[in-house]
Amino acid sequence: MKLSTRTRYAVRAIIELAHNEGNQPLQLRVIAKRQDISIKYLEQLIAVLRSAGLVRSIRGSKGGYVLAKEPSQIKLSDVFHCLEGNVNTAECIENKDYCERAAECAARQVWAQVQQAIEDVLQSITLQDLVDNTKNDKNLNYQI
Amino acid sequence: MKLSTRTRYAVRAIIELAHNEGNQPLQLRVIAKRQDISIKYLEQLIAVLRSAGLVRSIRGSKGGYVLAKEPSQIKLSDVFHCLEGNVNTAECIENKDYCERAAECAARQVWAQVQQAIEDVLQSITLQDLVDNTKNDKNLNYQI
DNA sequence: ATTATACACTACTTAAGTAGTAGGATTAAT
DNA sequence: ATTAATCCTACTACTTAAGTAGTGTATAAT
Repeated sequence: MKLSTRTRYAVRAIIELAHNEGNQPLQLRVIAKRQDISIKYLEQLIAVLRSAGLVRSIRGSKGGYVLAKEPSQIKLSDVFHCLEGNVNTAECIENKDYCERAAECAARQVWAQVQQAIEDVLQSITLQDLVDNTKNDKNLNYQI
Repeated sequence: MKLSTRTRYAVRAIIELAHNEGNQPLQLRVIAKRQDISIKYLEQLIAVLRSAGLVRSIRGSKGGYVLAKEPSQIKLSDVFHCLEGNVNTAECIENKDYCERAAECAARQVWAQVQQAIEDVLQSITLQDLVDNTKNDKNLNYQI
């Protein structure tokens, strides 16, 4: 029941972009250093965010990345979905034919509930929320 | 964010035992057949449940397994914990020193919330609940 | 005694997924 | 032209999951 490193890295990266909102594009080099993630790996992850329309790239010198929408319009579930696909605790939740016992399966109902609980949390949080939290908590000393 | 097959199998197995409550011990052979799990693999999983004190074994002919407590006293979180350890979405939740940014990390707060949501669901469901659900839904035609 | 069951341990295999690396092409500011 | 960035594709190493298989020992019902 672990979140993949992919997802965690990507979330940390997009949070950096949220913090940078309104400024010049932020380079991967900077994010990679701050978050201690290899640039090359980050490249791959951010490419996913890009094709999902969550971030926008500016190429060339002084280029980098910015959010494609306002932080308040990006939910964590969006980030999660483009990296891991749907939250899917078990095969039989999406595909009822996966198991012939699906209809009367007590276990399946549990997986569905767990899945929904995760979705609910992720949908309830926007990047703006996270930016606000950090500002309140630490008075902006986040970006050391 | 998938549940492991281990956990799902074990839950399905212990649900079988819950349904069998009050009757003679249920053999692995029977559970394996009903749930389409290899006996050998099931042996390994149920051994974990046994050493966690969730099920009790009766050896010898006509032996098998029964629940060690009443179905209403066994929460799904118990089953989950003995198979996967604590629900732990990210390393930094249990071990704050894992990352020096932990204190001010916005991402970490998210993982913690997700984790709590999962725990809440699993703690809220007992085996008795599942037995009741199935009985109501399908009028006991579960055990084909 | 025979049979059916749990119990214990070890070793092996196979497949899939995760995490990361590498090299080069493209684009834009200077 | 040079530099700093993204972009794209392929490759590799490692780990974990999910079994399978075997060989037995212990226990209890018949």
